Amino acid sequence: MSTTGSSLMGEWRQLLARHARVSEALERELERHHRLSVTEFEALRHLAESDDNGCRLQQLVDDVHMSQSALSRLIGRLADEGLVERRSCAEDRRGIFAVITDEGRRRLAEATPTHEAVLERTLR
Amino acid sequence: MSTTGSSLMGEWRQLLARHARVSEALERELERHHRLSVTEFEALRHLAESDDNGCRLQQLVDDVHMSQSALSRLIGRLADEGLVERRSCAEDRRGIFAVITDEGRRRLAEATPTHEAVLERTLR
DNA sequence: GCACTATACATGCATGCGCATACAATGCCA
DNA sequence: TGGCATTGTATGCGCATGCATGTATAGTGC
Repeated sequence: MSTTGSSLMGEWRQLLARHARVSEALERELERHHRLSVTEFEALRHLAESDDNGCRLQQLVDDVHMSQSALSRLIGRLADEGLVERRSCAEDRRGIFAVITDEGRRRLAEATPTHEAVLERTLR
Repeated sequence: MSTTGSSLMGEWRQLLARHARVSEALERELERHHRLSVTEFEALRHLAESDDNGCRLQQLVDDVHMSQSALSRLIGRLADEGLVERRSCAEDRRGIFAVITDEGRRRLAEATPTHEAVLERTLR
């Protein structure tokens, strides 16, 4: 009785429920097995997909759904763990490239099957 | 190029993007115009829909997507603002009923058009 | 070259969250 | 009835977040 189905409200509730179900499971499993949060995983994946020069933080903000400050600290944490390197940009010295390291690729590769398994299990 | 579309991964990314788009807009507008967070609005709405005896916190946890501790504090904030009353339960004195107040119904009624307008604008 | 504005990232601060735990009330079983 | 696990809620704590702001660099008009 809580899902009207056709109304906007019902659709939004379904989206909320689905998002909560999947992201809670992802958070739990990724944290338990790989010590990664969902946002950390997402950032690593985007970095792995970008070319080898890495990615301007500016650009990552658009991909990962997160404030600029949150992203800055996220990259900081990943850098502290050695999963990412910060490289300052020669052409525009305000800019910072985040580049995934080999260790970062390794951790991402380890975590990806877990991620997929959770999606398989919870998304439908 | 970031949305594969058919894969689980693509579907999950779409869900993330949609959720972020809607909830960021909701958060902003509800906060700006009615000083309510999205979770506060959701809780009020659930309480308004439940019968007049209110709702056990325990039960609300299942409806709102939130930990028990977060809900306890959320109800605390709403109670501080006079939008909700805590009533202890006679049959089981561990239990707490949260009951929406008239003021709570008023605030909810004020905020609902904003909520609907944002859904209309961002959900599709 | 000099002021002024805009952009990119970092950081202080307040807040909400989840986890673990504390506490109170209940149920159960000997 | 007495002990013990269970359930419902509150709270201490650490952490990630967003907002506002700070700092450095870039661009632009004069």
